[in-house]
Amino acid sequence: MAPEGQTKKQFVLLAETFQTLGDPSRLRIVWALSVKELCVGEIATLLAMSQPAVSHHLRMLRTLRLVKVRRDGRTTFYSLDDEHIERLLHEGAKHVEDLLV
Amino acid sequence: MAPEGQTKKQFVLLAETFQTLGDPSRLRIVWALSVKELCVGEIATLLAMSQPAVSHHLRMLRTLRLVKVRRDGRTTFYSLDDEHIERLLHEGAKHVEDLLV
DNA sequence: AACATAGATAAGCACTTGCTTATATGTTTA
DNA sequence: TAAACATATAAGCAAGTGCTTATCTATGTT
Repeated sequence: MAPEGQTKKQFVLLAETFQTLGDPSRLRIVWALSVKELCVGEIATLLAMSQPAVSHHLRMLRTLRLVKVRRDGRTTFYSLDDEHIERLLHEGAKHVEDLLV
Repeated sequence: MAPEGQTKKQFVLLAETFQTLGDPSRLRIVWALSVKELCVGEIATLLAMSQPAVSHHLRMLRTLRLVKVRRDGRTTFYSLDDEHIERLLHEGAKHVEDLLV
């Protein structure tokens, strides 16, 4: 877990993970999913984004396993993949809180 | 701290924070600084990057207060700004570890 | 089977980003 | 004060990114 212990592959994945969370649209999606599971259409409506844009972002989030999928008929539900993601958000939020004090 | 409690400004800052950590070069710099305080030249040598590139990235890291500065004569030392940054890295690293299992 | 619905993918464009080269600022030493 | 050293900044370019419009796939309904 120490920096020295990171393999190159882990390192690249970590950068990609942060990069993926670093886009405002994707962060809003992840935020929304941290509240509850949502389907594509709900996300698009809720965040006032086009459906293709949402799908596009969800694909990236899926690729890095930040979100997971559950299919029910022709509806596809998304939720956060694991508890690390939520902790990552909150750890980041704490840092940002400090910035504004 | 819940998503609903985030102001717009906090939200934007959070996205910028992740985005800043999402660049491989900057992540390498932050990684290195999580081991120990380093000056600009040391970082450039250690990571085989040009001095202007390192300065450029450090400026961004400074802007988001991910790193802090200490000047000693004509040498400028950088280190992680607070303990949140280190936790953010480690939380991310844990997620990535899970990806590779 | 034909149609409707939910979502995924593709192509193309406007915009952003990170790097390099060149130069400027600021601090120490001769 | 002039020269040397450490770092910061600026301009410009190549590459990457996110959005839109258009289309495709898959599941469900009649």
